[in-house]
Amino acid sequence: MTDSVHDNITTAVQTLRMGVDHIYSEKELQHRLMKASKEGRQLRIKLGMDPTAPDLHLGHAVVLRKLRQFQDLGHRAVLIIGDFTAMIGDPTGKKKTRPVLSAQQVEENAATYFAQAGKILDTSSEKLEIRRNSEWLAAMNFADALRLAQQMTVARMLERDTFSERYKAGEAIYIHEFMYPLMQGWDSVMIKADVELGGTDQTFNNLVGRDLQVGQGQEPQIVLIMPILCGTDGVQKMGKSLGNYVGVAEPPQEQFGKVMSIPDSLMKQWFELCTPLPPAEIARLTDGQQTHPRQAKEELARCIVRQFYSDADAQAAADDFRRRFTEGQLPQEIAVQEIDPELVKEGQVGLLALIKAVGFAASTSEARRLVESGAVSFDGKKISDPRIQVVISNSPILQVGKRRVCKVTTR
RNA sequence: GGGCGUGUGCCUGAGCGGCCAAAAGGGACGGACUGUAAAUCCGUUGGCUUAUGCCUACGCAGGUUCGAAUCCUGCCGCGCCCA
Repeated sequence: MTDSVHDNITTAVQTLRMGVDHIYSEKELQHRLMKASKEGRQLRIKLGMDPTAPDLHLGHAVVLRKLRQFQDLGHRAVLIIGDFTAMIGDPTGKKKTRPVLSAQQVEENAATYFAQAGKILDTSSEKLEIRRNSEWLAAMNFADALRLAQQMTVARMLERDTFSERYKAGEAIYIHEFMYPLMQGWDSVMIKADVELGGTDQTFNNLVGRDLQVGQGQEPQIVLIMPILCGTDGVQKMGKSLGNYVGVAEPPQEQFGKVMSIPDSLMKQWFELCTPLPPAEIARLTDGQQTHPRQAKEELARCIVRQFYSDADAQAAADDFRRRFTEGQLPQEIAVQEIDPELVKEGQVGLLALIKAVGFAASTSEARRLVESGAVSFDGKKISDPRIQVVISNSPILQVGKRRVCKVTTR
């Protein structure tokens, strides 16, 4: 009997280890799993979320998928909304101070977050607990904060990459930024976390949580660090502000297309971190001898779309992609854009104004450049004269570049 | 609090008082070639309904000049050193 429990734990650890960058420590994880199993209790798996950036992308999904694995093994995800820290506003590394969020904004962002995270997580109440750190942080007074600060030294703080790099680079570091790891670590104490998940950039913060827990006589949380997913550019980490992300809530075609545009060199990592495929299968797909890279990438794109939508949606996205970019045809369904009738004079519209009106260019000048560089076709004909006037009848098709297409009508 | 330095377009980073809408690189976008890959090549990269034109821009506010991103004054931000 105990043998089978042991086997189960071993299997669990193997699953949980997949795709992970580092575990502090694996042995502790094994012990904790064992202990929980004996006591018949769920482990509490902590993950913090920043309510300033509610749009989730594949990078977030990496961590959420790992959290889901814990849930599937019977454990309880404890999501922490960092509403307290967000309301203070954090100038970290930014030129502009972050806008301070109102309580209402925080809640709206959190709602968006959960709507998207729900595509990945098990949202049943026994598997998911949601907490706001204002619950305990807002109640602390200055003396409490000082006691917390006593548990950390400046030297240790400066060990942290982001701080030491900024310090060397001569950038400003504000005192209150030193409080962030402490606040985050205190969250672990307050919710009695058994495990905390995070990306490599969170390593320091999460380890601080361990120290604080020990200081409070708790068993230190196990820290499970996931690699940072590289963005579609193949160079920088995936991030919204860098424009190199695939959004969880984006339409299937968008997701599919973006995945198809990643460098080949990135495929392996994405397979490992963004799909449930077993290692052997990934090896087969990423071996250029056995699988053509394009074929593999299509499989990758399907896998990813399927997770957020359905098999059928993934298939449709693949078909659409093939049709548009491999065969160079127009998509099956073309979005219809209505334009303001005010723009139409004597039945005609300036082409540049039209491009701007449907949102294919931010300004008339940009529209002009696009036309002059031969990127625009209207009603199936390429147009290179920016001064031209066009007639809107029978919903003509306007195309800018390879990706931007729409049918135009007047209201 | 004092001294020195610094602040340029999406980013990095040049910039002699006029030739600066501002070098160069990156990124981004468009085009060619492709597998919306990589590599390579070409073009574009402040706004304005058509422009040898106008407007807005070089931290902010003033000033000196026929003329300022470039000089002066004050303020603000950032850094370093001293206290």
